[in-house]
Formats: sequence, C-alpha cells, structure tokens
Amino acid sequence: MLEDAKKMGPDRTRKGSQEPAAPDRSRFQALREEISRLLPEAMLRDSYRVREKLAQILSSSLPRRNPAKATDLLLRLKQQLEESAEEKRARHRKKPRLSYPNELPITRYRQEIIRAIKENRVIIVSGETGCGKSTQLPKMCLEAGRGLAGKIACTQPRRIAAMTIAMRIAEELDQPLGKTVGYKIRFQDRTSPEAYIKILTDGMLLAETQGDRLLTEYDTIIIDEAHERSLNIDFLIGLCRRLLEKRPELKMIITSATLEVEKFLKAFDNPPLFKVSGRLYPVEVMYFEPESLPKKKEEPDYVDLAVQAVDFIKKEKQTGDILVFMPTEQDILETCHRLQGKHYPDSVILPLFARMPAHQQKQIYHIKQGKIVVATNVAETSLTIPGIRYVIDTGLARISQYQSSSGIHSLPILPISKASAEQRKGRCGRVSSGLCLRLYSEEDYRSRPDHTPPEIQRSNLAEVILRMLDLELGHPLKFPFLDPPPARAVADGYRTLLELGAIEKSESGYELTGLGRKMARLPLDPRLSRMLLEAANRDCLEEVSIIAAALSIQDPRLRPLERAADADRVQSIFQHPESDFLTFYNLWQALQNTIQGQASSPNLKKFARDYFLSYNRLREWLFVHEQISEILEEQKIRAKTGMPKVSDSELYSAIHRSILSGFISHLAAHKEKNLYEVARGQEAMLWPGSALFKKPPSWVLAAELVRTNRLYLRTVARINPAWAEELAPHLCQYSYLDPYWDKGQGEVRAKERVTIFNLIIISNRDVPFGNQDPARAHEIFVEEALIKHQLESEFPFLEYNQQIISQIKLLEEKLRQRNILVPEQHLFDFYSGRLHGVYNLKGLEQRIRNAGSDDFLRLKEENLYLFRPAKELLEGYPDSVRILGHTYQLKYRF
DNA sequence: TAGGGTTTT
Repeated sequence: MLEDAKKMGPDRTRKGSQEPAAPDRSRFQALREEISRLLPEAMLRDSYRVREKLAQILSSSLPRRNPAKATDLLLRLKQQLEESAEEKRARHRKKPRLSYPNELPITRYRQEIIRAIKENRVIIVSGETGCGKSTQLPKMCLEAGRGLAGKIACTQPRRIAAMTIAMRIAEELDQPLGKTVGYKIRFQDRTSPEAYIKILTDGMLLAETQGDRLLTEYDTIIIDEAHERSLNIDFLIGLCRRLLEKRPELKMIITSATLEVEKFLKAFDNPPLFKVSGRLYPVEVMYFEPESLPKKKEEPDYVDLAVQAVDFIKKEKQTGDILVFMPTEQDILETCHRLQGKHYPDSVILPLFARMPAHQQKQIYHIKQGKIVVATNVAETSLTIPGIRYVIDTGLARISQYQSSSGIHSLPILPISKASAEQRKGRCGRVSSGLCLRLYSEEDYRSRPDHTPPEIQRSNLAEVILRMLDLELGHPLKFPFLDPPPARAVADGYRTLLELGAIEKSESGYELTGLGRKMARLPLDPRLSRMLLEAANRDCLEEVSIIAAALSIQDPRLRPLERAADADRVQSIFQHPESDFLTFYNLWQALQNTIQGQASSPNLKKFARDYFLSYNRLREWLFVHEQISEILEEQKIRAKTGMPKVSDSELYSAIHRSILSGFISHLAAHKEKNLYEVARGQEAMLWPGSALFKKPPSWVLAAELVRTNRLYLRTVARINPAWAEELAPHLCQYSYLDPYWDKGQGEVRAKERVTIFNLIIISNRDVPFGNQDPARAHEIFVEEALIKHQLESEFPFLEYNQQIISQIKLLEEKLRQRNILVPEQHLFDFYSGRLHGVYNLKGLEQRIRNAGSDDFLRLKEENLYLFRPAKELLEGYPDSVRILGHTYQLKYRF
C-alpha cells in the first residue's frame, strides 16, 4: 500500500501542472516532495483527500498566477498530513491488547486467518452461527495490522445484532463501548473517532457511501452474513468489488453460511476460504412423511402434520423445547389452538411472529423449560430462542415477490430452499443433541432449490436505481452484482421513476431530474419521497411528512391475539372515515398531545400500552419524522407559506393529491361491495382493517397493493379520480367519442374519455375535437356546417350555393328522379378541396378573409348536374298553371 | 373480512 500511494501521488498529478516561477519553484517543489513522502504515513481518509486537493491545485493555473498562495496551500496540506500521520502513529501505540475465548471454534483458526488477511486482499469465512466469526474476525483483522490507517467496518443485517456484537467485543477487550469498538445504526452512533472497530448495519455502510464514495474511513470491510443476500448486502458487495479496483490497500472479508460460498468464491476470484464448523452437538434429521402417518380420508395439511409431530415428540417422553416453523400468522394461531387442546403437562405453547407486542415475544426467554414455540421465519434468523432441542419444519414460508409485469407485490406461501431448511435445522442442537423433523419427504427436500432467490431478483428496483443514478454507478445491468436483477425488473424500476418524474430520458440513457436528485437525498422509498416533495408545493408538508414517516415504518398498531377486538375498539377513536392516512395523522396528534414532543417522555409507554401500540415503533416513527424534517430543512424544501387552507376539504385534497403523486398507479375504482378494479383490470379487495371497509367510496388510492390469499388494497383513502389526470397527464390516455358539430360554438366537439392504467377516470367530458383529430373534424365540419348548412352566422356563398342546389333539387322533384344533382360527395370534395384543414367557424372566416372574397367557395351551376334534362322535357313541368283564369303555383314532390 | 422478515444520506 505504501508503494502504491507513493506512485499515485505525484505521478497522477504531474500532468498539466503549472510550475511557479523561481525563486518560489524550489520551495514549492520541496513541499510537493514532502507531501508525497507523507501521503502513505497518513490516515487513508486524509491521504485520499489531500491527494485530490493536490491534484486540483496542480492542474489549476494558481501555481503560476499566484505562487505564494499555491505554496501556502501546499504548506497547509502538508500540515494536515503531519497531524494525520501522528494520529496513525498514536493508533499504533494505543492498539488494544487482544484475547480470544478458547471455547469458540473460530479461535482455532486464528493464526491461519491472520496470515491470510495479511497475504490476501479478500478472504471468505464460512461458518455456522455460534462459531464466533462475528465477534472474533474484527479482532483478528486488528491483530493482522488492519484498523490503523482506517477503521475496520463490520456489517450486520440487523440493528440489534450490530449493537450486541459491538457490546460483546468491547466487553472482551475490556474497553468502554464506543471507544475502541463502537456501533452505528440508524439514529444511534456509538463510535468515537479513535475507534478501531465499527460494527454497523449494512444499510448504514451503504448510506455512508453518499458522503464518502470510496469509504476511506475504513481500511478493512467485513460483510457478515452475506449469505442472507438482502438488497443491501448485494448492493454493498457490488460496490466493494468496484472499490477493490479503486483502492489498492483495501481488504475485505466476506462471511457466509456454508452452503452459499460458491458464488462469493467466483465473484472474488477464488480467495482463500476458511470453513469453520460451529455445531457443537449433532442434529438428527427425520423426514416425517405423510405416508408414515395413519392414513386419513384426506391428505393431512401441514398444521395437522405439525400437531402430529409435536405429539410424536411428546409421546416419546423426551424433554426439551420444541420450535415449530409455520408460514403464516393464521397457521400459528390454529396450531397453537390445537396444541392447547392436547393439554400436555408442563408445557407452555407460545406463538411468535414479528408483529407481536414485544413483551409477549420476550416470553420465549422467560420460560425456561417445556415451551413449544410456534413461529414464523422471525425465528429463522432474527430471533434466537434458547434451549430448543426439537425443530419441526413445515418447509414452507411466505416469500415476498414482486411482479414487474403487474407492479404488484405478493406474499405467496412457498416451499423454502435447502439453505433455509438447513438454517431452521440449525436452530436446535445448540445446547445438546437435537432432532429436526421435516414434514416433507427426503425426495422433496432434494428437489428443492439450493437457495432462496436473492432479494434483488424479486424486488421493486426503483429505489436501487435511484441511488445508483445519484452515486453515478452506471446501469444496473452493468454493475457487478453477484446475480444481476432481471432485465424486466430493471426496466420496470426505470418506468416507476419516470412515472414519479425522478428521471428523464437523455441521449445517453436516463438521468436524474432536479426532483429525482432531491428524492435521492431522502432515506425513503421513492414513492414516499415523491409525495413529500409534492406536499411542499401544496402547503401540507407537515401533515404529509408525518404520513410518509408512518408509511416507512412498520405499522405501530398491534393486535394481540387474545385481545384483537379490544385493540380494534380502542384504536377506532383515531379512525378517519375516509382516509387511513389521516388515521395515522390523528394517531400522531394524540401522541403529540401525550408526550409534548418528547420521545423520552414517560407518558409514551403508557400511551402505547393504553392503545395497543408498539412502543418501539412509535419511537421509530418519531425519529424518522425528525430525520425527514431535518433533511427537508437542509435541502431547503419548505412548505410555501402561501394561503392557509380555508377548509378541511381543501386540506384533505392537498394531502391526498400529494399522496397520490407517489402512488398514481395504485388507483382503484369501486365495483361492488368491497371490491375494486385496479390497474390493468385486476380485482382487489379492501383490507378489512381499513376504516373505509364499511363504506367503500367510488374511488380510492392505496399505499399498498399486496397479494396474499387474494389481492388487497391496504392503507387507502377516498380520492377524486380527476386528481390523477392533473398529476400525471403523461400517463393518461385520451379517447374521443361521438364527435359532433356544435352550431352554437361554431366548432366540432366530442365526448372525451380519460383513462389511466386502463381505468376510466373521466368519461363524457365535452371538449373541442379539432386538435385531437383534425382530419375527422374537418369532415364533420364540411358535412354538418357547410353541406347541411348548420352555421349560426350568415355566409353569402352558402346562401348562393344553397339556392343553386335548391333549383336542381326542384328539377329532381319535377322529373321524379334522383340522379340530376351530383352526389353529396361532389359537394364534399368541392368544399374540402378549397378549405383544406378547416374545421371550425374561425378557420372558415380566416380563409375567406385571406382570399379577399368568398368567390372560391361559390359553386358553378354547370358543375352540379349529373345530366342536364332537355329544355323540351322540362316544359312539361311548369312552375305554375292557369286554370279558369286563375294562376296556381305548382309544387312538385317525388 | 386479516401480512413472512429486514434496513436507510
């Protein structure tokens, strides 16, 4: 690294440099050399920064124009480097003493791993949970000499893990938390500048790239639990692959569960791999197949099977806690109910899922023995339940998927992958030997995919693309992702950003608009950012930022199993009859009244308890709202202090128009009962928890459109569909029906129909038709206005023409035949040829004015005959006759 | 008539 830095310093900057004139030259030159010498001694952060500044100075005209000033700048850079070099030496001196717990499996590999870190840029460590990799690897990096020129970053997928791992290492090093080892998660930074090791969420490290694209704060990056393959992890790994090219001194460690390492080996060019076993006790696997059960009339479902599997364990009279994996909350309730009916002695049956009140979740730690925990996937990675000896695995989970074709998010129940099944199996056997009962056949297991598809292949990519554009990382299909996202999903992500007005097409592809640039600064889904920016223009930023914050966190409203009705009743006082968004707003008002703006208020806990709300999520909501407000303030995005809203309905309209700007494709038109038609003709049902469920309005917008057992509209509000046209005319399709000549207005008009995503938002709007279809309008004009003579004002040429035509028509009546006057087509061609492109009264007048007279529109009588009846013939049809001295006018009628 | 789990400038 030292060599590299020396090389890069002066070499890169020599080109284009403009040397100052002597006598300053020698002083200037000396400083340059001094800086080059100091660059590798300094902290990476400063070294990169100084190098950049030096390059700027040298490529400018300053050294020639103002040698004294240039020399002064260089002197300052040199001083910065000296201070930085001292900082680095101090880090060296103060390096903490390290020790490793002997009982951890990874400790045995210590020497080898340290050597590998020294000799390689990337290493991969695969190991099961409990092998100690998360806590020991950062220390090994330190021992290998890392963490001096920059910190050692270690990422975690979950905040709670980042905190506990940091605390654990600090404890092992006998240092106060934050000093040598700290953690940084959203809303909480517990690291001092002199820290050596920083544990942070992967999302947080990703966030840091915005301020420091090369992540020069770190000389080593450990990406822990990389096998989880979240969007953040995949994005981070892609970034790091690029960083390794740009930063020759950077080192990385990727850690992963055993099954998943192949992809990482390939992506990083076969780095050294360490396999660390973490299993302390063996786990036996039994395939608890339907065949091995007493046959019933119907195929038993997985709840049945699970109950039988628990029975099986209980009958063997073995002791030890049981963990059952179920795909859904409902299955958990049913399973718990059925198990309770069995009245097992000394057993406690505990449901467990993320949306449960925290104090109920905590029971899994309080009950020491005889527990049967029935859980969702939350127990697969996020929560570790102590004392589990038996795992019962249905082999199923709800797995989120995003269909780019329909733009709809779904949560189907799907068979889990082999990797996931292994992870579930690993949840027992931590304290003694374990048993894993799989409620499917071994053949079924073997036929399953190795891994769950990474999140990047089943997500909406709008946010990723927005960030990539902001960080100038190029096109997602050219970015070094471990697995590229599907091209179709990328296209859909771009489409969503176009829909939101965040990007526009340019010659070289897409680029951010001003709006998009602002959206990228907000730590929110682009849809939520979009609605905030709209709210600033509509003077309801305060209200919408509360709503956006609510939509970005998990719903703070809880529904405890046994008290669901109570919760519904208590929470109903917040309900707004027309808008679930305003329900959040009402809840916020009540919250503020209670805590008076203090998140630390002791009243918050009581408020949460009284209204069945999650204390943690309420705090999260407060923090997110605060964070959003700060960023908006920094970006100088403020509500226009325009006119105050004079009515509730104006405020309602402003708020919901703003929300709609982010969710324009989530419009829905009422069909019947609780059913709505959504984009592209699909049918969706209101979420039963919505305040609108009992009185569905004719149009709603939904913040969520999600398919579980059916397609639901969740978090909805009444809207006026005309708002959609106003917000997104570029997405509307216009069609025109029944064009007609409007004599009074002197123009052709039609009934306009406006659709968006195939939903008719406006029908029968009377509008001018000429601009839409000039050719058709012209035809109608000629036929109706001229040929049928339907004009309000008088035109001499029309009177004239009409007269001639009447005369010829009279002949037809007399001779009782219809083939004397030329067909109407002739008249049409006559007018059309002379009034090309004219379709209204104004146009007609203009043409006549331009021509100086209306002669060109006067018909020539001789041209109007198909055949000219002989004079003699006509004499037989006089206009009048005299009979007995009286003259009678004759009228002829055919 | 009822949603698996995370994370963020």
